[in-house]
Amino acid sequence: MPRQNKGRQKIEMKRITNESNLLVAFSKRYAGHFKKASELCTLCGVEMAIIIFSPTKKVFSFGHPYVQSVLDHFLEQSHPSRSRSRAYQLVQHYRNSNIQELNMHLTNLLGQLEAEKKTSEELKKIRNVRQEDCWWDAPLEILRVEELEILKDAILELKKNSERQVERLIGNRWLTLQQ
Amino acid sequence: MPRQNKGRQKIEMKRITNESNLLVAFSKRYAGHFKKASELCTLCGVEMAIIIFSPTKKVFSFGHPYVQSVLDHFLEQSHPSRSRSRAYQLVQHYRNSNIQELNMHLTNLLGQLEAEKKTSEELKKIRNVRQEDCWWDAPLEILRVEELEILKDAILELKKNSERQVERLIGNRWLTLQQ
DNA sequence: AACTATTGATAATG
DNA sequence: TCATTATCAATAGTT
Repeated sequence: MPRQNKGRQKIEMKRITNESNLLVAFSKRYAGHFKKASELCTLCGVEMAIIIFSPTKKVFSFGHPYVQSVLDHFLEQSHPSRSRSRAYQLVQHYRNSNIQELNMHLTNLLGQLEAEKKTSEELKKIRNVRQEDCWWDAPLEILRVEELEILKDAILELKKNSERQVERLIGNRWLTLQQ
Repeated sequence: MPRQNKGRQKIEMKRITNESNLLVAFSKRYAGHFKKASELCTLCGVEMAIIIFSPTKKVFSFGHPYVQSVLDHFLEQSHPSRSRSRAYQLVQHYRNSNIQELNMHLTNLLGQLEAEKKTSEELKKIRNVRQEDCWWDAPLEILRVEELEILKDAILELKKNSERQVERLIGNRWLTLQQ
């Protein structure tokens, strides 16, 4: 039986440059996304809403039971009394900005991850590191400033340490924090 | 290769009756859903927002670039009069939802790196060095502005670092927040 | 939480 | 855009 085509291939997780391909990918993926949403609602009985502005700026929305009801519910979750405090608003806005900025960086990191995965695949050969022995697995519920500074130092140390082993296989390292 | 279990089986598309199974299914599926959303945004550069009320009535949201901006945009078209009166509420709510969004990105990163988690043998050394430092066990409630600034810097370091590592074929290192 | 057998989603192709 | 299919990715059931 001759192979008729290459079938699905892995794609790099970055914006699709070819506009035509982008449109096709969007078309397929948003459909799949809404299907998944529908399944999630059916299986788990949750309320949810999705709003997407397509590459051509058309609006696609999904809601269970209704988009508007979910948005209403969502908006009611807020705390209007707090909004009266100007200071509170400013603090929230500032915090929000930082989170957003952070989030952008993290989105970038997510995109880079795909490319870097290849690099680390060879590392899989190294085995038998018990999770319990890994301090970086320890869940962190909350961070203090000083703790974050220590964390930063730890990261820099990791970096420094790893740079000595350019030619070697080195493991991944990451820290798990908890909100 | 002996068959160890039945693996994934097709399930009927109706509400899951067993509450425990439902919670597990929700947990898996909403995570997958947000990951897909993240991919859709990255690949196609679209704006989108997702709001889900979990079976336990906890709200999960995703937004690109921001939940707030997408909802504003959407509400502006569907209900122009509502948009302005609700904008301030959204700002308040977004603080919480965006942290979840951030967590989602990071959880995605964690998930994709999970397979490589046990390969970081080199870190044993670092662990030994820092074994006695248990600052990460201390519980905390929420990230403050200054803490986020420091965290952001740490992540930028990570990003910079990882870019170098790609060139040098070293490993990945990520900072992961978990809720 | 982790693992795998399967189902399900989708990139490449026609 | 629609159809096909080889592959990749998500996840149900299990441990």
